[in-house]
Amino acid sequence: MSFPTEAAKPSPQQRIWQVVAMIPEGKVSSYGKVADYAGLPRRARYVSRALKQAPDSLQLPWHRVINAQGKIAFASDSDAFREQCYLLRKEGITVNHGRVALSEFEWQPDLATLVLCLPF
DNA sequence: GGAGTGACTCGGT
DNA sequence: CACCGAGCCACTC
Repeated sequence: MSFPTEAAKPSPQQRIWQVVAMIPEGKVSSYGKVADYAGLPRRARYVSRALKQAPDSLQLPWHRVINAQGKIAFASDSDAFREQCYLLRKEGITVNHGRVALSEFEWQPDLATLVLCLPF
């Protein structure tokens, strides 16, 4: 078949998923940054929504997305919090008191990567 | 169409 | 570092 012409432009939600999917193992990003990369400035809350709604089948590295302060967004006594902690540490990311050192682990994509990988 | 709600962010105290 | 308040924006009643 040829190129899927009907797959014109991905929805904002799909763009968010795409950005999250390209966060490399061992790195993290914030809701706000993901929104920016997806071409949706000031939509950090929309990113959280998109992640919550993302089907498991996509196997998104949702745990690599934390808030702008480097902290895990879930309540520290929740199962989700523990799960995210576990997944991050498994990738070699240091998590202390629910917090990750962004200076050390924040994903810093180069412009070329974004331009080449994000069709918009 | 107004009010409430978030896996948010930023600046001030 | 913690707590607050205001701003933000999509979504649901």
